[in-house]
Amino acid sequence: MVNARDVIGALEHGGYRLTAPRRALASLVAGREGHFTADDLLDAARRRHLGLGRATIFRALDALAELGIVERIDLPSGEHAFVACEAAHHHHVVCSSCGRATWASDHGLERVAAEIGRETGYRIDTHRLELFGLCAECLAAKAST
Amino acid sequence: MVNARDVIGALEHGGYRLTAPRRALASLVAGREGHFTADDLLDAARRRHLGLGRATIFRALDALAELGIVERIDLPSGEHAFVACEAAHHHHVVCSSCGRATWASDHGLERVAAEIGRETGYRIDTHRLELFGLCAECLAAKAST
DNA sequence: GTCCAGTTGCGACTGAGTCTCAGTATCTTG
DNA sequence: CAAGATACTGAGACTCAGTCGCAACTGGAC
Repeated sequence: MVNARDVIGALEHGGYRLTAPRRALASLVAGREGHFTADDLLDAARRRHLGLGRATIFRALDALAELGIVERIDLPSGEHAFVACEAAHHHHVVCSSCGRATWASDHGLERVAAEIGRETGYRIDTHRLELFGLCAECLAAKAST
Repeated sequence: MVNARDVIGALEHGGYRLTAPRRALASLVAGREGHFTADDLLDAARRRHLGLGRATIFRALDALAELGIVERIDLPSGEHAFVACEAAHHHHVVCSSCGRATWASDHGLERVAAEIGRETGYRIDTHRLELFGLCAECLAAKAST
């Protein structure tokens, strides 16, 4: 989770203009616990009568992804979604029940990647690890039924 | 890489009917080194005048994914692609230059996943690791220029 | 206040993937 | 081997995410 001020600050710092639509989007993105699709934001914007166009949302999301405020993830269903996150390298853990996304630090994955590089002869440049499962709350909720 | 006979055998074993379009698709999928999109197959089918419909290809690909003969991967560009592979659990290493895909065994990733589960409180059910880089050949080709 | 590049919203467009439906082919059973 | 049940197929219409082009607008530097 991230707050709107940080998003706006990052945009400003990244050389982007601070426009009304971007401020609006910052507040929509900020505070989201889970992953969201571009369409989720579009709906939310419509519901709040912010008057944001589809293209604007996609463009702003691109900018945020560029800045590392937001990251694209691919759900197991094949959908494209985003999560708001801090810029440092990390991995996403997504709850398949409630959609909440958490991020986790590296835990030796670099070493695994390096080893796979050695095994296959590839020079590994980037990697993506996405984990799916149940978050503690959903786990508890499920256990208590 | 996988051969057509295996693909056909798996379909038969999985309770699918062995139809001409599926045989044709098996031979298209078999022998591919790299990843391919549904559209690649559609093109290839058209070029060989196999007369396969778009829907048929998607359906057959779903069936193959179900059987684990083929696996969906998400390219960094956001495209959806497939790779033919063996069914055992493994990870994909994709060459960002020539598109070739190789698979690598686990190398302790299970442990990393378990540790991340512990850190975040999630019960991790599945994970996806995708690695991108340059394969040995592209690396050599690049070095010799 | 003025100006201009960066930005916006609109609507048309594209391309991947799905759905429907009538016709066809496969496998099973006798 | 014939016949029937039904899984499968191709065509094309459709949907939906994401992009593009463009005229109008606006933030912020001066």
